[in-house]
Amino acid sequence: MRTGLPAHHHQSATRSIGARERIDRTAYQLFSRHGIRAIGVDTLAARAGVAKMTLYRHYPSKDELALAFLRRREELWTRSWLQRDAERRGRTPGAKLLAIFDVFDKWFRRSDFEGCSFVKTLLEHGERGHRVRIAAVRHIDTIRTFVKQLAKEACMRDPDGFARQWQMLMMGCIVAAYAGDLDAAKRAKKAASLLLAAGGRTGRRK
Amino acid sequence: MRTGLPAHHHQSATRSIGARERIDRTAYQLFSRHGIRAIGVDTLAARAGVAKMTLYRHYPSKDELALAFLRRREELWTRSWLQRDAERRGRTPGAKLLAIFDVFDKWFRRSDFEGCSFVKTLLEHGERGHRVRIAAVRHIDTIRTFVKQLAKEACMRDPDGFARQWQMLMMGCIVAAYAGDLDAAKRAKKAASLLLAAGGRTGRRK
DNA sequence: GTTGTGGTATACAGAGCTGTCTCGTTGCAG
DNA sequence: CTGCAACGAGACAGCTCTGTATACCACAAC
Repeated sequence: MRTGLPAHHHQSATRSIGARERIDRTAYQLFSRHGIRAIGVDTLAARAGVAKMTLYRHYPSKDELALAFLRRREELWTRSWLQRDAERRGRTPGAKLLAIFDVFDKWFRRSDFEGCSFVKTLLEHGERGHRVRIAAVRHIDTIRTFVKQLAKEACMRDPDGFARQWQMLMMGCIVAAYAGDLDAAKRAKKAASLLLAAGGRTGRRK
Repeated sequence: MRTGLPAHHHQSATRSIGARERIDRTAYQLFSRHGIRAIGVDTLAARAGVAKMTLYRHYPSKDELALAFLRRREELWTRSWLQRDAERRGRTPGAKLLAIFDVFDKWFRRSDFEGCSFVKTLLEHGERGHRVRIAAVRHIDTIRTFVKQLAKEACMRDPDGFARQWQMLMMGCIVAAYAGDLDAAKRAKKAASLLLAAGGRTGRRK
């Protein structure tokens, strides 16, 4: 039946890790590289070495899989990579903020540079109320929350406004890099340092 | 035959304006609103009140239609709207540059704000060598050329570097607005004014 | 062994996609 | 009037997409 005793649950969960992890990993690779719309479930299942039915047993729809992908992207890209590396590189909050663009600079030069999955997903799903679109916006908000926190630590006036400006530079330079400008991060960092130097004076002026 | 005398050519061109214009206008509406991938040729032909065969007689493939759309977008959006309005609003080159964000501010508040078709198309077509992607990049370059020209008139050092930074703010704030920040243009303008005030000093420093 | 469970393989439905083909109609030019 | 070019309507081919249904296999628990 569907009761699922805790013991059984644990066992079955342990057993199913193999297939599920392969699905998640493959979804991450393909979705981040080519976008969600561009990859069909057949392709994904084949590349994961998994039957399509197995995929649909773990995720009831492709949208659900897309949401799981975005969560994984936040885990691996936002937190474990961008946030971690930026905080490791900089000592002061201001230095950590600027270090974001150093991390980006290395990213843009990777041969497998794939752009920002959250922005890509946001633009891909145009319908206003779509769950995947909403999730993408939320993940973008998460990144800004991180920036805002550093802005607070740097004692900025209006950390929210500052974070929004900072994120515009982040997203703008990612798009510029995607359009071919390999030095986008360096240029953005220069512009960002102006923002940083202007401190709180930019924010609350009506 | 396929000879097509000049006289006939002119006449037939005149005659075909009706259908072709309806196709172009409808493609502009639907592609700019929903993206190219999201609109099928059946939908487009139906909405244009045109037979599908008529569409394929004017454009041999959907890609060709997409390229025509991007050209029209440059004509209507880049030149006749953004460029025109920005130059009308500002007197000095610097004021014209800043006016871009005033124009954006009004744009973001329109209920039918649709985002930047060039960026959307760029992210939609991931394949590196695709003609549509290349065209999108070229149209983005065109916008930057306009900014660069104003930067030159404003006697900036390194107008190219300045224009690239400026465009990052432009694209970044469009994405931010697309993600829901209605004040994105105002915030970007503040950041941009810092860039402008910093003048050439930002550019050529190695 | 029996039973349940996760996984595989495959076929399938129903829709949408691009692009083609045919035939009929309209309307203008010579 | 004749002929031709543009257009309309619709069927169709061939593919891909999401999602489902069915039958089979391997293995572990009892």
